[in-house]
Amino acid sequence: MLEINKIRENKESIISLLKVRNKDFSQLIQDALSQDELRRKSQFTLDQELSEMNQISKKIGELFKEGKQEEAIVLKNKTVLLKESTKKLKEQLLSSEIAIKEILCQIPNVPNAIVPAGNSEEQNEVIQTFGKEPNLFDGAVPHWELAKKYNLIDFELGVKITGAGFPVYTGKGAQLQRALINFFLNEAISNNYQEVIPPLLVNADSGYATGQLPDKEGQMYFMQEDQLYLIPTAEVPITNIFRDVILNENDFPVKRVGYTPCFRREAGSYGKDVRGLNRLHQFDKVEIVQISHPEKSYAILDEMVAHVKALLEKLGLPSRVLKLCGGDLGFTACLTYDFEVFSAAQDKWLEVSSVSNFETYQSNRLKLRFKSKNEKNQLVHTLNGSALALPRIMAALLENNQTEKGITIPEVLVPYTGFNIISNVE
RNA sequence: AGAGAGGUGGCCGAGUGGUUUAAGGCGCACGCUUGGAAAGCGUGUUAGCGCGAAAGUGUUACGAGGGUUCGAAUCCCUUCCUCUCUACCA
Repeated sequence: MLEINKIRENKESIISLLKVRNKDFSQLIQDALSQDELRRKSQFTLDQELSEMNQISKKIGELFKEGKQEEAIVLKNKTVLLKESTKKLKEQLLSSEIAIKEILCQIPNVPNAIVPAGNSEEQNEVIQTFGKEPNLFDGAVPHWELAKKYNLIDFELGVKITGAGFPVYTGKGAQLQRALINFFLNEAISNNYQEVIPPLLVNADSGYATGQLPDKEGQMYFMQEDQLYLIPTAEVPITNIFRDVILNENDFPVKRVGYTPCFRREAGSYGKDVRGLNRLHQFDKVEIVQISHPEKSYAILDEMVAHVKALLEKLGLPSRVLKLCGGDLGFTACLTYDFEVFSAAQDKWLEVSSVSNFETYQSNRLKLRFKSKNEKNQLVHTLNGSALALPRIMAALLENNQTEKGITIPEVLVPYTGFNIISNVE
């Protein structure tokens, strides 16, 4: 959520930066500002009247003590009108506060000035490409066929147990999956991230604080009975560790990493892109989260991008980095870099990571601040990124590393898997 | 899940309707004292919002939300959480 004070101070530049999202938010912003004016007026009058009330009450107490009942009663009568008036003012104050919040929830984060214009993913800007595309032998097949051939993933079994989008990993498929998770966690730990294992269900407060609610309500699985949401990403519970927290300046940088399964309803996304591991309802992901001093957040974003890049390089996957354009930028982000790996057998790019700076958009809701030495407490910047999402990495690994003899395991993973090839020979 | 006891500042802890302007203690910061330190003494030490150029000042918050009252940490209702015992279980 944007800060109303900042909107008041930088109205014009906020409106113009938001234009890159291909939508005009000037009306909403104007509405928020008028509500804000109303709010401040109400509060000013209310505070004055409450102050008067407090004084009268104090006096009544004193009069009773001195036994001056009659004078006290006169004063009591005087409060009747005041009381009515404060009640109305309180309602007005509350309703403008609610109105402001409602409006602010509809306004996405202000894109960074370097976010390119564009209204679809085609206009995302490729900023670097690395890794070598493999030369596959004749007869190379997509990962869903490999999964079947080598008994790595059983999609039909998942359908029986749960439904589409809930695959069962078996044998070496399961072992490879676990190896990847451990590899990603260890790489993060060696970059000074602290590991956490958070809850997989969160309450509505947490959903609101990181911005999944109300924006993506329909995308999360919801448990009616206990009013809990299954997490769509570890970002939610990990970032919410810091809800209502005031950090000290020397706590920075805060770096957390967590592996969790992620659950997404993916309502409305059916068709060609959902084949195999490309889009699932349940998938594994290792997520990195940083909480940063406002002045350092863009340097930290670069650091996180470098971290993700190194993972893909170590796995030897042909990849590229995109800077998302305004039309593809998430609701809560200022700047996002996506990583895609090239899936040779499908001949397409698959998104495996998204690294974003949210500046104060989340911390405003989280009420996550830090004590700075001489100034007033101020909001921190939050950032997060996938490092990495498993299914498409698995897909790309299987497809790109297939040989006539079997699927070779990247060297860095061998200590984790305990085998260096998946073949049918055994 | 059933019964009971609780939830007060950074921490401990007093407070059952009116100087609570939240006692007292611990911790922390600064100052005095000292050759230096400790002790001692003094001062300060929550957050949000509003008004103000600033100094400052008003208001709100005692788990959360409602209610009673001129006035609520204190009384009433709802709800969340913690602890103890019982039950169940991994």
